Amino acid sequence: MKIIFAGTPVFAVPFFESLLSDSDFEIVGIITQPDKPVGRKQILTPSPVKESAQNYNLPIFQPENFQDEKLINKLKNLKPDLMVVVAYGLIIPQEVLNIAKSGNINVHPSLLPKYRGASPIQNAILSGDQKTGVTIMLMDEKMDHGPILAQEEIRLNGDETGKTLPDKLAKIGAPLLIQTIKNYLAEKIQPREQNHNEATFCRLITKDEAKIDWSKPAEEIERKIRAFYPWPAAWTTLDGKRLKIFPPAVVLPLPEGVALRRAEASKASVACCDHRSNKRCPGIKKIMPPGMILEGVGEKDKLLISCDQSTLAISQLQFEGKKQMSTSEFLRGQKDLAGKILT
RNA sequence: CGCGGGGUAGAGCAGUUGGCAGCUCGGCGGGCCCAUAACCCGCAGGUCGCAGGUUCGAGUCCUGCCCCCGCAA
Repeated sequence: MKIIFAGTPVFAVPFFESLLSDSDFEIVGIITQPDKPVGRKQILTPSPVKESAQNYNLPIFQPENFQDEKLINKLKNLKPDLMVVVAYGLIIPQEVLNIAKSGNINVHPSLLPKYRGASPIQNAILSGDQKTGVTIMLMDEKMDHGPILAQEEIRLNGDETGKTLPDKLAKIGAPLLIQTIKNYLAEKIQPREQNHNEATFCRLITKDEAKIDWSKPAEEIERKIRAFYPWPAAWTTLDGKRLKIFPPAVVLPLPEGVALRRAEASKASVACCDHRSNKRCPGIKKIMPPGMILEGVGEKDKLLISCDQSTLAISQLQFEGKKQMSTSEFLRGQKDLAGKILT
């Protein structure tokens, strides 16, 4: 069974390596995105799939597009039986999909028809879904639209991040892919058309949408912090400088006697509680705008930020120009944070 | 040479017109207390990123280099 594997990011690597290590399959070619400039120095960096594939001396193709006749002929000459596509990231035209005799199989990290498109994993977290999963499907001319061969669910605990969830999904997805291919080729599986009426779509993540709106409920912000970790990372600004917020963050109720004002308050006062001497403070009415830093309330070593009807306790962050650090470290070097507003 | 911030005690930071290297936390020792992460007293801990220059004198000014980080991609 000759296979062409198309994939790009870390998520695709376990699928590639599982296929490679199964003696029923022979990978005859890799298609992955071109090396991209990365980091401050814009160093050309190969995709994770390419990096893995280089260890096995396989032919690697990194086309900018598929307009190239020579490329298509080369792929044809590999005489693949099957093409497997996992998070390749570019649209593959029908002409290329016609090359493999037994068709093209795609792995998509969501329970299709939900979350077709570019950021299914992040969107499952953002929406606070109870479950998500992986789908193995046949490819057709539309994106994530083809008939389903197999699907496996996983339950979400509410602590998954944009880093851990792909790992989990790849871990169950890779064996599922292998088994599904075998069953499909043995004609043990009947492809099942998706219910297209229930389809939802998601776009590529941008840095803009990772910005935190503190007037939103803390639950929503907490999900954002997890979904966008490690990239692009949920962020806000403090004194005009960028502040990235990392998980874990914890939703806490508003301190007693504290009310939230939605509009920006000019004279917001801070709830008082001298926790150093463990004195309880009386339930004084305080009014604060969203995004205000509360100090001396509740959790030690955490930054409490007022959100809509609740607060968010932040424990890991990174200030512009600084390294990532815990809130307790951050607090040591920052003076008079209480009362400042994150925007 | 894309733009910008930074490197000072174990950690996070301050350090003014160049003039005894500091703060908070942590560590160690002691005290208070029914008790404590709270409070009090004390101690240790520094090649101020590296190299050179200016100066009576450089963490601070000048030159070169190394490293970390934000933006951008």
